Amino acid sequence: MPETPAPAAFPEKIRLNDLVCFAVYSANNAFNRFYKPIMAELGLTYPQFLVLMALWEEDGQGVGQLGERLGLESNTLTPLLKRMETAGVIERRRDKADERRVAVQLTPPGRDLEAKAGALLACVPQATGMTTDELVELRTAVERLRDNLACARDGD
Amino acid sequence: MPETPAPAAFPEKIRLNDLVCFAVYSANNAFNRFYKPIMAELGLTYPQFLVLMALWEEDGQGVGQLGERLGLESNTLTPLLKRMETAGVIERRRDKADERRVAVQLTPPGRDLEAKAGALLACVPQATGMTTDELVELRTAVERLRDNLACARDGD
DNA sequence: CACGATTAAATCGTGCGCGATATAATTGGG
DNA sequence: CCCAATTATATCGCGCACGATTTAATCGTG
Repeated sequence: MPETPAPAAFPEKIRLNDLVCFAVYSANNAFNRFYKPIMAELGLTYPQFLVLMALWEEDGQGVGQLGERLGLESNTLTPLLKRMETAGVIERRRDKADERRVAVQLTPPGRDLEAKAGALLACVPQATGMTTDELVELRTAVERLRDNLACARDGD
Repeated sequence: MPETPAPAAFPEKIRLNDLVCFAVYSANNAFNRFYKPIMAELGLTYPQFLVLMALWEEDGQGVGQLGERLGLESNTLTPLLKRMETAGVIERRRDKADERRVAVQLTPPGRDLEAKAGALLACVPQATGMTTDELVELRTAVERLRDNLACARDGD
């Protein structure tokens, strides 16, 4: 009589709570919900805020550079940037040297939001209930996960 | 002459890459992109797959229970479930005892997807480039972050 | 210089995710 | 028993996110 199949080798049914992807998915939703009222005070959405973050680091980036920075395509960014232009926080202008490119420039109101945002976001670390060290470690791990997934999807 | 202001005490400008929320946001997008072709083979979207996961654990859940499980509201779930019903993987039926409730039942095709999904998702841990222990640790930390954000948003 | 190939944005359609609201069924206090 | 309050879904509108395609400008090779 052969050995009974090792229970440990028998693949447990995978549950929702075992999936890293679900943890990330639901944490992202939780961040969105947490940020929504804060962003509303700035007259922004959360993705629009991320675009502004990128522009506060380097103004005048093209749509493609922003997409590279944020991991988004022009089909997402173009309408988003148009809404931000309507809201008066950025301006979009064609590059004179290369008319294919569109440079995104902060307006003075767009620049002024940086200080306000800094003040409003000061509460976030507290809300995470984690120490600074834990947050750095977590962020580093999530970035590694993200980058590995991205390059596994492309050519390894 | 006074000391030069301590550089360490001077609050560095916060950069996109310092934000945990951006790491989570971009990792979630990366998961979506990674899963998309896999889910396409199952005829599903990623959120639809998460609903099926919940139903494979417990069939016949109501819309509200599913929402609780996934962290979603009826305004997200109702149209999503209708698409899944059209796709033939679930059925929705009003509860006889309480006509307000809608129970979500797996169809045989919906049940059969569990095995296929298991096979197709076997490649995921490899793609993350992390060890099992690292993934467990990461998932636990992300869940803690998510839960803390959720309860900070409600009544602390 | 010409013209196909490449590059950069924009457009289109679909599916979430959610705030606000509506609809319908059940419950509970007088 | 009745009707206001509560509960469970559903509806509506908006803003992402993205695959597929289009438009327009630039580049490269002959």
